[in-house]
Amino acid sequence: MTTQVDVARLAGVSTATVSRVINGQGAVTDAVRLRVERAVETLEYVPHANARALALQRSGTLGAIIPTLNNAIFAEGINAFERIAQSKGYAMILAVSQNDPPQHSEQVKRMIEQGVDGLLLVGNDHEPAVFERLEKAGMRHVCTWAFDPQAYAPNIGFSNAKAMHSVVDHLVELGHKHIGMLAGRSTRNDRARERIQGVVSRLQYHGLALPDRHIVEVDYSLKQSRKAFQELIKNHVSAVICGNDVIAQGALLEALSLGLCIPKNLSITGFDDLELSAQLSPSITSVQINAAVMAERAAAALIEAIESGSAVQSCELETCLVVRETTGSCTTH
Amino acid sequence: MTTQVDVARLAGVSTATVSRVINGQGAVTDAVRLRVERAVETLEYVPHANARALALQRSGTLGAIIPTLNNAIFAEGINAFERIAQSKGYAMILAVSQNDPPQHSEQVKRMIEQGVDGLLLVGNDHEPAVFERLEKAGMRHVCTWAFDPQAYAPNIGFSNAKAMHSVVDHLVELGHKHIGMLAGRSTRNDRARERIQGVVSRLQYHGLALPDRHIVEVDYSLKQSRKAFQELIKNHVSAVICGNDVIAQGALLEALSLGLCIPKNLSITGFDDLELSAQLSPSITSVQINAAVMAERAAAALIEAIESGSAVQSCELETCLVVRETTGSCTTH
DNA sequence: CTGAAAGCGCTAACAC
DNA sequence: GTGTTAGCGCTTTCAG
Repeated sequence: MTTQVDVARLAGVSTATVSRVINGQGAVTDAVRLRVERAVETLEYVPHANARALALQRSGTLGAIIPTLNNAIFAEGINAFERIAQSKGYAMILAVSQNDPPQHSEQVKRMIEQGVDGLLLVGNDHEPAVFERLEKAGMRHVCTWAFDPQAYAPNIGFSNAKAMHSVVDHLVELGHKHIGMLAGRSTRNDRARERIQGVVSRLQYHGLALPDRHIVEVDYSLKQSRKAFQELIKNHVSAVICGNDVIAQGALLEALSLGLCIPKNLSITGFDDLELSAQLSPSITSVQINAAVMAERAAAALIEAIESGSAVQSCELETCLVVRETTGSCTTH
Repeated sequence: MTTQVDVARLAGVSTATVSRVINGQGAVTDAVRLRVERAVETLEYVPHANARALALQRSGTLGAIIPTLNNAIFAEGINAFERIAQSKGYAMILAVSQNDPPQHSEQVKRMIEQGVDGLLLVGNDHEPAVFERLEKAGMRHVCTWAFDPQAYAPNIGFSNAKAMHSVVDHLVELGHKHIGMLAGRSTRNDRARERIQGVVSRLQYHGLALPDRHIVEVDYSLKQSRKAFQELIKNHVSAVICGNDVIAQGALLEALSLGLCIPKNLSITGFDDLELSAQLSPSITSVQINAAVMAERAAAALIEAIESGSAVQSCELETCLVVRETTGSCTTH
């Protein structure tokens, strides 16, 4: 392995000078700079980030812990997060928690070990140990995919409940009174819980109820969703609010294969606004969340905080209901 | 920040002993071990991975560079890769190249800087500089999503061409003679190129031709795919082979909205076998590649090579054509 | 403007 | 068994 001292030797300077040239810090004669640069070229010298991190007390890396990548919307977010990190000179360390709190907590510890300069988390619902560790290590972090002014940690995201309010308002306006929900699994998932809560409270606001048997929780899977849909519609609802687009897609496919006419017989809504939802026929009414923008903001905010030595700024993002063909006026009495 | 010396002081031992306890190396009296463990608890000591990497000359990280995460099949692969890495005690550094060779090459350099112990790449088609750098740094790596016995680097993946042979054979057996292809963009993408080549050569083998105007390249997008499909079918083909499942889904949706009866009027095939392909109606005939298994193997092979000090073993994986409802006998003349 | 030297936190010989 | 010590490769005062 070739190190700074090799470069220094070849260029006939000290390692301090090599360091100055490489980092563009401190004045160096043009002649010297050139000699060093040439030596770097010749030796194909590659600096050692770990050693650098040790000396600098900053690693130049950003961490991200997400529930899974097998969910297009998280993948999209991480893709954007990495892009910004990359462009600002940070490498990204990614961990997948599978929605498992102990594992998540362990991963936070590992991120601290790795010395990431900032950390992206999903949701606000984490073990206290997580925030204690982060606090103790003085590690900047941001919780995404949620926005709660009361949240313990900085939030860059949207209110899942509020987003559902717009869905409920839309359906109520169309005359729907008997509504069902195919929710995402809510255990250890505050986003899913908030979405359910948002639906319940907004229906209440409109004087309507969402009985427990009208709420069915389902995995992130087309197949599971289709099955759950069959169960749910036994309750004769006129509209089904889905916790995410994959569930909505499953519901729609099953409805069509059952011979239902959408939206005449039944309205369906999704959440995330995946590309497919706009392309299916009928196209699915869904809540657009703009995961890429959210993740970009999170990366930028983290980096801004790191480099300016300040705290991470929270930021509420707006969601937007995209009305398409799966929602229509209620036709059942 | 609390370090080993703090722990050592509190436990009344040397840092060497602390190190031994933490790493489970070298014999230590039970009493001492206990004292150290208690001190670690009390101080909430977190070891410093960068310092460890520097001393050990191993970072305990694995790197992965992929074209994008906005493609379910890569996301699935990375998800699996991270899972194995995690379970064997490695952190994952992920970079997204956007299929941009200069950026890719730069990212390889950064991975070397970070000192990852092993690196996953996608495809065999990389700038020579990439392999030179890897070689020079003595960094273990593996190219996935492809298998070529002649490949310069170790391969863990499948032959994209061979996979397409099975598709062609299937269609030819059904009597199709006029075939078209909606291929993925082939610039800087050897997998897409190989798939095209696989179709062309296998048709030739059957005495059939795939004229250039029957090959349309298209982005990874439902919308783009629908548009391209409209163009392609002006050529009156009886079957359309798609370079991936998203393209196939777009083609199918467009075909249906054009009033075509699938597979009576037209056969369509995909590649990747995403969950949706099995759920659409008609369900899509597709090539199953098992990205998760491939990525797991890659992670395991990398780690095995790192820890045993040996070279990475190549491994060819089989693909499997899943025949579903979008392919049927050719009915045109 | 440049070099010498100390030290970031950890591990691995080598003594004891 | 356990402590001492010498680095791992880099940056950064501090002299000159």
